[in-house]
Amino acid sequence: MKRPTIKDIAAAAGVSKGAVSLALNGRSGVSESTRARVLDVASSLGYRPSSTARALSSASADAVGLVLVRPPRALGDEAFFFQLIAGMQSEMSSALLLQVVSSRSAEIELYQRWWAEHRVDGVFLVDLLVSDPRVELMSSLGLPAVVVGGAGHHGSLASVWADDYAAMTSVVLYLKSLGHRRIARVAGLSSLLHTVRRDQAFLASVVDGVIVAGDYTAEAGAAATRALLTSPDRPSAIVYDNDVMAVAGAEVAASLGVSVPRELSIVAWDDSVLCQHGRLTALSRDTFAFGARAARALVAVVGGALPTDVEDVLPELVVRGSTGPVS
Amino acid sequence: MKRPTIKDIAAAAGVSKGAVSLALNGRSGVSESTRARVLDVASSLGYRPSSTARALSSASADAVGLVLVRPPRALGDEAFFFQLIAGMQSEMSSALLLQVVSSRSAEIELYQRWWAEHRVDGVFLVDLLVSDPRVELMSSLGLPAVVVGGAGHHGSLASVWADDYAAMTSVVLYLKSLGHRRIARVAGLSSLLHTVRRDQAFLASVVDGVIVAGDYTAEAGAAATRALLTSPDRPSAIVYDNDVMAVAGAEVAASLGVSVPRELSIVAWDDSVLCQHGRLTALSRDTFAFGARAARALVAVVGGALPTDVEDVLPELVVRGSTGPVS
DNA sequence: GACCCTAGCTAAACCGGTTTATCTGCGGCT
DNA sequence: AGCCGCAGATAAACCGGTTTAGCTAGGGTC
Repeated sequence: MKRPTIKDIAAAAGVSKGAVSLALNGRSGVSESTRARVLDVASSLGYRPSSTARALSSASADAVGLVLVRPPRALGDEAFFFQLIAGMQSEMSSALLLQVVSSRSAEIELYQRWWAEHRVDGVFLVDLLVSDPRVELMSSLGLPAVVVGGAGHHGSLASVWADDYAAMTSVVLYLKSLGHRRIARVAGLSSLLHTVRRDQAFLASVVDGVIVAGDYTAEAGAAATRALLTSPDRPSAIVYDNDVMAVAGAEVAASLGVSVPRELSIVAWDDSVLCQHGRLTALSRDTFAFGARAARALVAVVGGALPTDVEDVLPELVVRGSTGPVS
Repeated sequence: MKRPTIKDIAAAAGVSKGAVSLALNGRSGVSESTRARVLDVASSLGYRPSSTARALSSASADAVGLVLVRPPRALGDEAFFFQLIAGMQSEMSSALLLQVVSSRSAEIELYQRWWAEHRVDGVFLVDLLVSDPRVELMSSLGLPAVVVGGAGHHGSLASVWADDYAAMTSVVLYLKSLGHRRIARVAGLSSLLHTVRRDQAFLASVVDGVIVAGDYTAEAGAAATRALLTSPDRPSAIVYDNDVMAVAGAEVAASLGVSVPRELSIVAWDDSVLCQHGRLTALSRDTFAFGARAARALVAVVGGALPTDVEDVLPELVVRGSTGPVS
């Protein structure tokens, strides 16, 4: 029942523990004949190295970490992260250590702990803040990390990102080409870096714009929409920072008797089944592939490669029934 | 930068490593005064035990495992699992080791490995098969495990489940009370235990029923619906095994000119935002709470408690616009 | 033939904990 | 005084690997 250890192999092959370690890891110091014999014995015994023991003596932990800061209950609605995780997994042979915490400080504490204990070889950093302390932390710890979704370059870390600025610009240009002047944006959390980027791009390209803060929930989307549609100079188009808020907004419009897309055009950021069934025009990106790309980047830096910045393909605008020419 | 180890504490407190270990773990063998001094030094040094080292000497690994067998790409659409994981996390202080694999054999291999390496203290078992080899495996390994969502009792394992049989019966009775006689069921994977249970309950309570196999994808839902609606004796109601298939079915009905709910009633199993916006009557359960309950059960058996079977609250039928009296 | 190098291997230390066996005083009992 | 028992602590072994220092034998060089 017990798994064979390196000691068992050493005994069976008639060599020392050290020699077995060298042989198994393809390092020099043992003859080819000995190596072959050791490998033979190891496979016939069904040997699997213990990553726990290995991690203890400062080698690979065979796992990477991801910490999500979020009220746990809110997590389930964010299909984005699940897609992302699924994509990550597709490119990793190691396991993912996942933990959901409720505060930023707990997150930092956890990263430090995982690193101190060699529980992970590297980590993903998501939800990048405008001036994020984690970037500095990773550098000082020397913990390999990949910034996921934070546009631009971050200290000495690798980064995988989509160009939110260009994407937002393209959305606004599209709406302008339909004749829209007064355009509103229902934004996400203002503490997040990509929110700021989208804000900047929005303000830079729009003629007559207004930004309302939101927090990705249906309630926020509904409230913002209600406020916008009942205001004296109501916009002819609204761009939402995620699918949930957009769908909620569409419902509010319907309940107020505002016809979409005749009186109001709606664009959602992340595409999803929700947008598909709601026939909402959405900015679609392949989150699964994005996660896979992030995983590849992390595997690379864990392997000692120099950190690089990878720009993901530009999100693509999928036009459905929720956008049209201004009436 | 390096975390203090037990050795550092021993030196600072002027005692031996062993004494520190005893003191920190609240075990007898040290005097109260020494214990107090050790705890004092430990906290002032910001000591955190290394779970890696601890796991090596056959104690807690401070993590539990979950393996999902699935084509990675399909994972992102299953909000169910993300809700479940979120719920689990809410009740666990330890981390979750998550890995997605593509075959049952890889899953079993992984469970064995994790156990052999002390990487996890226990595991969740989801997607229980009709006769599942994992149940036997866990018993023989002595690996604490909780069966999640597999109705009934399983060997020596703890189990957390919802009564699918009763739930299906209630759905059928509801439809019958509306006058429906010929009712169809678009089922999930027939290899899964809960699919069989639902099949049984469906057949036992229905007057004139038909079951079509599906696999939870929109495509399968659409195809099954198309077949049913174009058949000579088409049903007046369809019960789908998940939300994705139900929504796809509703679209097919619309495209065929079949009016919902006048000519066709639709019920979805798991409720979701998708059902809410599609105004589909759905069998709603609190997946988050379900995950939390599963986590509590696992924490208990890991802690040495006797495995128990916990029955979750019965899913509740949320009636929306997709069901009505037979015309 | 003396000397040096190096390939190939072993023994031992180490990672950071837990656990067991052993040692040291001290108090109580006869 | 002599003996036992026990609390309190320590040293050392152990978990399963990696890594380093050290040993040995064989070949090449002068």
